[in-house]
Amino acid sequence: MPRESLKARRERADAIWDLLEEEYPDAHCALDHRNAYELTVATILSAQCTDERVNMVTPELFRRWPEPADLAEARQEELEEVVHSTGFYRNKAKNLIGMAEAVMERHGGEIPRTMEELHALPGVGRKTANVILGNAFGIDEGVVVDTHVKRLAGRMKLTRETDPVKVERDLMKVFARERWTMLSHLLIFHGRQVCAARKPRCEACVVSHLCPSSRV
DNA sequence: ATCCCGAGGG
DNA sequence: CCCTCTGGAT
Repeated sequence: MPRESLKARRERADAIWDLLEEEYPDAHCALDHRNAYELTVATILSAQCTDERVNMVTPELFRRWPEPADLAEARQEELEEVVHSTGFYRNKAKNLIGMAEAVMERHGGEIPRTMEELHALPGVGRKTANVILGNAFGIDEGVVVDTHVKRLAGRMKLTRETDPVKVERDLMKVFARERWTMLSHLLIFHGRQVCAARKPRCEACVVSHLCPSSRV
């Protein structure tokens, strides 16, 4: 099977973009948040957990620890109880406190706005940093590659890679920068509603004719 | 048994 | 590259 050229892949990506944007005009970040601090907390909690579950625990978390200064002083055991249902609760509680401490010590209590500074915070990897930059600060620094984006990019053959960093590189090659943040939202919405992990509904998919994995 | 807006450590 | 951390939904 001949490898699709970059030009052909970009054109197919553009067509996919147009149809998904039309299908999900109000695709957005589904993690409830009012500011960069809240989004940072919510995104750290979102690892291997549904956003719906995260949104169940964050209201109490934000009520008890409204700002980085409060979270930096939190007792880990109390925080563990609040975030317990999101899974990985010991790591997440420890990282949240460590993140808040670092934000206080290194950034005067403000969530930083660069990939390098964000990535240096405990519990903040490239994916989480991209979420914060794109959704709290409006900076298209990269593409958020979560489990949905990875699965859909693979099925649509927009990449042959499985490592999230390499998947992101490939997506950055075929989509224009100003689309990077919204691209993740579109793929995540589509992944939830149509291109599900276990039972993809190809018959209901608006881009099935552009998808090499489609069975219809 | 598999999946969910992963990160850190070896 | 691999492994571990974890609960809840389906």
